[in-house]
Formats: sequence, structure tokens, C-alpha cells
Amino acid sequence: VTSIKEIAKKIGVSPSTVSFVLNGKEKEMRISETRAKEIRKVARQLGYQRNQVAFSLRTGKSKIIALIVDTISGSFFSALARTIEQEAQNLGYRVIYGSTIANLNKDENVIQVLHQYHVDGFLIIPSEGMEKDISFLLAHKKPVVLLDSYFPGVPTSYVMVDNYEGIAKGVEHLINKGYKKIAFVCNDIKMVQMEERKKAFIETLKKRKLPYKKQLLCVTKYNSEKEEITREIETFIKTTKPEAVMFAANYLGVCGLQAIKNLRLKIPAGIAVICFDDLDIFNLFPPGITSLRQPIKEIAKAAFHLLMEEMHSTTKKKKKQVRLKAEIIIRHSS
Amino acid sequence: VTSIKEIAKKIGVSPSTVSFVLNGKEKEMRISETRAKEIRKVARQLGYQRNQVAFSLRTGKSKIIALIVDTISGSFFSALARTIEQEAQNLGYRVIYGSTIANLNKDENVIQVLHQYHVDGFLIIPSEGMEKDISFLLAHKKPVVLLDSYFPGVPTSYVMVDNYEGIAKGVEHLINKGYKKIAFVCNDIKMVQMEERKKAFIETLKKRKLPYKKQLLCVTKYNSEKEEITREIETFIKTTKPEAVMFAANYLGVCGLQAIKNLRLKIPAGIAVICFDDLDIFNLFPPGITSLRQPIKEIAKAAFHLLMEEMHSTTKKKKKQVRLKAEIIIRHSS
DNA sequence: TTGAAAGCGCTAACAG
DNA sequence: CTGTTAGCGCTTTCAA
Repeated sequence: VTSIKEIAKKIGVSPSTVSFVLNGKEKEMRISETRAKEIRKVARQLGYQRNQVAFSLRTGKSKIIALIVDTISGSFFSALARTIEQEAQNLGYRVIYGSTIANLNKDENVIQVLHQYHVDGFLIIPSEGMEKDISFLLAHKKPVVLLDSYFPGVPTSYVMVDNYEGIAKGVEHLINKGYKKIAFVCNDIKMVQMEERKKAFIETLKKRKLPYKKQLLCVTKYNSEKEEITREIETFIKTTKPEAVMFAANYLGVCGLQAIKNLRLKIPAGIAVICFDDLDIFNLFPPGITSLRQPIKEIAKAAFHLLMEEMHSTTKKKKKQVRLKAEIIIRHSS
Repeated sequence: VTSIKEIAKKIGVSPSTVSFVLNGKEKEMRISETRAKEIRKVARQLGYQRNQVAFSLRTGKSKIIALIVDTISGSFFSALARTIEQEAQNLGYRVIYGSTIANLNKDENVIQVLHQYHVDGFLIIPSEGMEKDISFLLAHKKPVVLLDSYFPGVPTSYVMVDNYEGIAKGVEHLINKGYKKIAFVCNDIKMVQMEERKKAFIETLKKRKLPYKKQLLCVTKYNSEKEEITREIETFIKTTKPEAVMFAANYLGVCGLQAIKNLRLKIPAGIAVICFDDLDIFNLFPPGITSLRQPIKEIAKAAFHLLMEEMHSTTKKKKKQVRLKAEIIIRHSS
């Protein structure tokens, strides 16, 4: 654990000189090339690595951004994380991940804690009840960018897929294929992205002159176990008997597939299937499940760069919103 | 951003008094109950939150542990992360995740960087070429526990599944079901866990008097794309024509399923399948894929508690090794 | 061209 | 029972 002081002592210069050189400020400080070279050499020999904690305390910067998610095992998260980490690295940032699900009861939650660690900025996939945390960050002037959703009452930058357009595209596809009795499986989470999807489903039906009835909607509980959700969907399909079903999220699609399997229905002969948000297995699973793919990489990149803008804009704080289109991937389930 | 100093000034006491109270040292410091109460009240009013960076600089502790993985999108990681985060939280630790895949080229890798941030301990799922990083941590007396594998030359604590026993169990199952020509699909990663699996396969065959030939082994490239691996497996099955195939890792199973689908083989009529390391879709995918389930929760817990021991053992540094059994889940693919 | 010194917020030994 | 003070390692202003 070599410190600047040690290097300085070893050479017989002051710590500040060493600091200047090691931070590439030798030019503006007009430190002689000889000195600079010597300092760099000794630093290398001693294996000097800056103490980030001291740096952070002194400067208030940490060169760390946080990626906060509901649960770290989601597929959306996995895909996102990779890209964000890449981008971050290119600009010399580290990203640390936090999940909110573990500490609901505690008053000391991830966001507060990471704030205490002087994290420079936050990328957040918001979930129900997080308004206050977001507001907290906003109040403390921490740069924040939301992904996948947002809170209508809380002015933030965000980037998300165009849910409405995506679902509409999917429903249209089903209708064009000749399906009339189309069901929609969503969850009871009270977030705009889900509301948008539900709304898009209903309105597209109406737009295409198909009757919309409440029975066509299956609202599963978000907090249930997988098995429970599967059972809910199973019952729903058994009683409603739709010709086609659209799942509003990929985990719902997975449960739905299980339900359909349990009911011994054939896809697409017995029931057609389409799912919002693609998954690897949708390609693998026979006969191949049609889906709406979110442009996850683009979402990640856009979000990261928005965050960087917020972090470095000394001027004003214009929040920006970005919406990207989903792509329909037609397989044999529809 | 309230500081201890502010609280102190507001009440008219010294910062140290405040610090003692806020850290629960009021008893041993014999601070009057009146003072203590007042301090706590004001702290709450002002919304005091300890500056972790300053704390860390002063004490050298961060109350953070790092979980280092190859890639953050693996299923093994997802499952692990949840449990570890729970456990950590119970003991007042935060966990931050780092992936090593992003920064192979850089000389400044995750481990070094996190070390600079004074992370208290490391949980690492090692991958090829990480010996030097592990050694670095060991040299700096950082507590380290490895998961899933280990390096023979580097003395560390670790916890992993009993690969040999697991694979043997799987192969025995296949043999008992009457399959004679059994193939094994693994990868070329040079880590003990893979070697153990390969060895177990070969030796179990011999033990049960089945002929082992090189052709029964399909060694895929670890760094290839999914599509490439799928193609390798496809070719392998086409030429070798095994009655049953065992996949040595779950991602190999997924690729293998795709390959089998491409070849239009029926499972298990055309080819029986078994996979090491279970996955949700193995249950869903028709007809249900037999697998060896790793006790991930137990692995996570054991690893975390080993780490805690290492972190708090003031005495000696006895490395401990833990091996847990895999469980066979018999479905209809075998 | 370089060095001295202050200070980020906190803890903890020591002194009252 | 409480306050003073030093110092963790670093950056940066100011002075030389």
C-alpha cells in the first residue's frame, strides 16, 4: 500500500509534486521532465495505486455510478448491465449494482446507502414505491436517469421502449393473422410502462373494431411465486378460451408457456402466443414464440450517455426523455 | 448533507461526543442519557447520514464485500447474488458486483480497482487466468473466498459442488436406463471444475465396463458465440450418433437443445439428454430435461460465512474447503 | 519550478 | 462525563 508521501520521501520531493505528476498536471504546473520521469518510475516500482477513498473524500467524486434494479436476476438487467459496464469503462467509470428487493423493510435502503458512499450518478430501473427515493436523490442534486419506466409526478430524464407502439404492433400482427378472440396477460404493478401496454392492447382492439371485454384481460399478481402465476394463467385460459394470447412481459410468457403445456394445448393450433420482451428461449421453445424485442443495448447506451450529460452539465438541468421502438420477431407461435 | 460537526455546533457539544453517541458508544464513554437523547433527536431532525467515505478513510473498513464474476448475466450468478445479498444485509454489509469480462485488456482490472476502494472482502467465481489477481489479494491480506472452482496452486478457502460425484451420478443414471453409447459435451476451459467433470464421465464409463472412446467427447470452445457452439454440437451429434448425451454445463445444454432441434431428433426417443446444473427452462422444455441441480443457496451461504470468518478471525488464517452434493432431478428426457 | 499547508468528515487516544 | 487534537491519503491554493 504505497502512498504518495512515500514516493515523495523516497525521491526527496514534496507530496504535492508527486500528486501533480501522477495526475497528469505536470504541464500546467511546469514540472521538469526529469522530475516527472523519476516520479513516474518510482511510482511504478513501488506499485503505487491511488487510494480512491482519500481521493473521494477530498474531491467529492468517486468515479462510480450505480445501477439500481428491483432484482438482480432479471433478464432485462443482465442484458443491460453488460452494455452499461462497457460504456462506463470507456469513460473511466466503474458501475456498482444494487437491488432494492432485499431491503424493503429497512429504512436504510440501497439508494441512501450508495449516496453515502458518494456515488456520482444513478441509473435506476424504477419499481413501485420508489418515488421518494428518486426525489431524495433529486433533492440532493444527484444525477439520475431512469430506465424502462418513470414516475409521472417526478421530473427526471428517462429512456424506455415505446410500449404503446410495441404492443399495438403485436396486436395488429395477431389480428392480421386472423385471430379474433385475443387475450392479454399482464400484472398488477402500478407503473406507467404496464399501464401503457394495457392501454395499447385495449385501444388497438377497438381501433380494429374487435370487441373488448373485461374477460380478455388477465391481471396477475406481481408478487406471487411463479407457480401461482402459472396457475392463474392456466385458469384464465381454461375459462376464457382465447384464440390468441399476448403476454405483457417475458416472465409472464414463461409462466404462460408452462400453463399452456399443463393444459395440453398446441401452439399455435390450439392457441397462438406472442410476448412482449424477447428471451433466448422463445427462439428455442417449439414452435418458436413470436415476440417484441426491446432494443436493450440502445436503451443502455442512451441511458448511460444521458447520465453523463447530467453529471457534467455545469449549466442547466434540462431533463430529457427518450423512447425507442420495439422490433417484432415473428416465429411460429402466431 | 449534515455532518457531525453541524450537529455538535447546533447543540453546543464537541464532535466526538456526537460521534460516540451515534456509534452506540455512549455507554462505554459514559455519556449522560440526556445528552445522548438530545444528540439523537437533532441527528434525526437534520437527517444525518454518516459519510461512509470519511468513515472508510479513517477506519480502513468499508462494510462492503465484492462479488466478482466472469459475466454478470450467468444464471449461476443471478441465483447466487440474491442469497449473498440477503446474508450480507443481515450482518450490515453491502455487496457490490464486478464482472471481469469487460476489462481483460486493461491492466487496471476490477479486483485492483475494488481493492483501491477498500472493499473489505472478496467473493470470487474464478475464471481462467485469474490466479495473479487472487494472489495479489492474498498478498495484500484481503479476505477471499472462491466459489465454484479454485486454483490448485493458490491456497484459498473455497466452496463448490462435488462435480465428480454429480457427474458420476448422472452417468450412472443414464447407464441404468439402458443407454450404452453415451456422449459428453464440455468446454475447453482450463479450470478444475471442468476437469473434474470430464474425469468423472470417463471414469464412470470405465467403472461400468462401457467402452470409452475419444469420439464420445465433444469439447466446445468456451469463447465462441452461442451459434457457433450450437453448430459444433450439431456436427458432433450428427457424426457420433450417441444414444444419450450429457452436457457439462447449463449453457451447453441450451445450445445442445437447439442443436437437437435443428437435427429434428426426438427426446428421448432419438436421443436422451441430461445436463449438469439445472435451469428453469429444463422443466418447461418438452419433454422436461433431466439435470443435476447445484445447491446454489447453500453454496452462497457457505461462501459468505467462510468469508466472514476470514474477515474477523484475528487469530490464524486456516483456509477451509467445502464441497456440496448435487441433486439429480429426473425428468422425461432420459 | 517546487513546497507548505489546509482541509474533506470522521474516529479515537488522551487529557481534562 | 466531555472536549481537544491528531491524522487517515489525497488535492489544490498560495507562496516562494
